[in-house]
Amino acid sequence: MAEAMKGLKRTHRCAELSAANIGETVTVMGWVQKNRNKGGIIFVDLRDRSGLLQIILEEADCGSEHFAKGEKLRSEFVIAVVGTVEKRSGAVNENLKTGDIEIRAKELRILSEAETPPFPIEADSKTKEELRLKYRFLDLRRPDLQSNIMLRSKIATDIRAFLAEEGFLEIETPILNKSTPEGARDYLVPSRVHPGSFYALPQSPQLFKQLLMCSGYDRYFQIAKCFRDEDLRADRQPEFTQVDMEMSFVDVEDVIEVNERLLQSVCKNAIGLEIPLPIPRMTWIDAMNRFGSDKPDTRFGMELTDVSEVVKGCEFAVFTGALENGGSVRGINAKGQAEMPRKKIDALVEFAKGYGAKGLAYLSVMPDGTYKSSFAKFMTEEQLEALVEAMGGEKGDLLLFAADKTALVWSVLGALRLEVARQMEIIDDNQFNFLWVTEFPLLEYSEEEDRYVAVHHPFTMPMDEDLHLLDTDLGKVRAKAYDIVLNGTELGGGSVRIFQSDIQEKMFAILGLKKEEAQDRFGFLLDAFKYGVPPHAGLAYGLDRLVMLLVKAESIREVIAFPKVKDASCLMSNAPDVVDQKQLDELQIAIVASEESKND
RNA sequence: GGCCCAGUGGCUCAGUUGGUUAGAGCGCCGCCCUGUCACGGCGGAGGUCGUGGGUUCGAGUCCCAUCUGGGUCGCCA
Repeated sequence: MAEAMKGLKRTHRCAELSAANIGETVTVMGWVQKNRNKGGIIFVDLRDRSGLLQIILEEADCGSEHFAKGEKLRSEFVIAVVGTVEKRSGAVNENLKTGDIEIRAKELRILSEAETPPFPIEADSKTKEELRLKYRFLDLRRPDLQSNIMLRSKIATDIRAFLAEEGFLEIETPILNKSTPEGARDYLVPSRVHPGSFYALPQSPQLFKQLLMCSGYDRYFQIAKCFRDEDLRADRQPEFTQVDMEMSFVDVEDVIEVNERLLQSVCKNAIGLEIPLPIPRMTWIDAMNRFGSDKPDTRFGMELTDVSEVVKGCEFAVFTGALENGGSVRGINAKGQAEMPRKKIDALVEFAKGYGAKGLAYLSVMPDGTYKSSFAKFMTEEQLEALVEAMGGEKGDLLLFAADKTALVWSVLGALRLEVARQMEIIDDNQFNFLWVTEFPLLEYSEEEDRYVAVHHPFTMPMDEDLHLLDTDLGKVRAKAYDIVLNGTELGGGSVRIFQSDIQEKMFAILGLKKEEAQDRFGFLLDAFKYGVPPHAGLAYGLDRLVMLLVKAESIREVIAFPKVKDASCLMSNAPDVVDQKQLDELQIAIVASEESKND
């Protein structure tokens, strides 16, 4: 039978007590981690979010009634204990923060009994994620998850404090918006009052924060929930949290400057990490050429080398074919991996194919100086020598090459570089390498849409020196856009925004957006720009990713209290779910089976 | 939508070339125990081997399909 708390008030969390409290009478409440009944003496490990505390029950101290309750205690019972803090007369438990003290119970109340949980409530869970997520409320009791969630709260608090100090205003923007044509799929919300019309949940507060600049708020931030109806990944959830900000009367440098100090301050407070400023920068084109990625992991080398010139005259059709089609041949050097077994090399070839490569050429510089290669027979000795030299190949190295359209070569080698480094175990996970990637392309050509699409978004300002290219060479226009990268993960990104209507109109035209359409979708923003708009720029971080990386979690789910699984459903609540016909009728929505599901 | 990995008592796993009654550790239940803290001792319960087909004298094991979870490519302005 559950007892009432009546008359009791918790005085401390478990691990807030220490030897300094010896002699005090305290009241602690929490969950039973473990009950060790020795017969005439009972030890109870009591747990709350602060940690563990040992309770000792002896009939002489608490009387037969309370002692009898102590004998009934099972894991996860919720109890209240009144007792005195004592120095342990037994051995000190070095593994416990409170290992030198214990509470000698005078009174014990069982506030709630508990069934045996379906998996152990302990750190370093080995339990399948499926089960953990179904019982997320239990999973969240585990100390490592609690520590992640608490650190996340601390980081959010620190961000607010820092930005407030810097003169930023926290302003909320609507969750119910209208759908935007470009970008990710929207989550739609039907309107009851406007049958057939839909709100869209925000993919980001982009337009609203720009409006706030038009309205003179100068410096805005928000810890904003954002929604994207796209497939999930280890670092991607359909709803996620952005630290979103925007500033007026600034250019790239100003945004970077304040954000470097923000990151420095947050990381220092969160995990004691010192980030030396300034944070290194790299242009997008350098990042692609050197690392094959716009979010390079700079904790190790193995950079890409363009060997197009070196292999130009050779007989290897894969190389020359790629060059003739306007592509390139590039390679990476896996130091000391020359004797990688054929099986593992084949696995790397398969890995590369997963990224669209047709194959992977390799050349081992054997310890005796001879070459073992998949393409040696197509090259002269001199050509091979020149290639190895260009790659910085030494005895014992394994050289891996991809030849194709350059964008594909980048992506294949960028991924391969990471994979090989993981296999070689050369990535130091105690290192935190922040990096700004700047000068992103403004546009990229979409085969699927048969037009140019915005790399960032349609409000991104081209670089001043590239403005003239808007009329001549769209693929070459660079943007005032920047990403902040940590250890190969994109933490956030932003840009300077277009605030001149002529450039904005040109941009819409380039994106194939008719004037009426642009007016219909973004009219309120364009209107706002007519009435006096300050130059402005901003940035948004993925808060989930930042916390994930700082706690070295493998997945974003480890820092989100109630995450969703791969198909965007929630294993605990079973969302999404069907709704009553009555609700559908009210919204004038009918569910029509697709041809596909009819055929089932 | 494609590819890859996993699914065996409550949890984590083992299970040989297909061959008796599918095992272990932890947990759970009962009894005992006054200094335990990975407590200990004695005893006990608990399994449609994800699901459905198929091959076979015989399937946890082989084949096909399917479900669930994870990773990833596409996708993510």
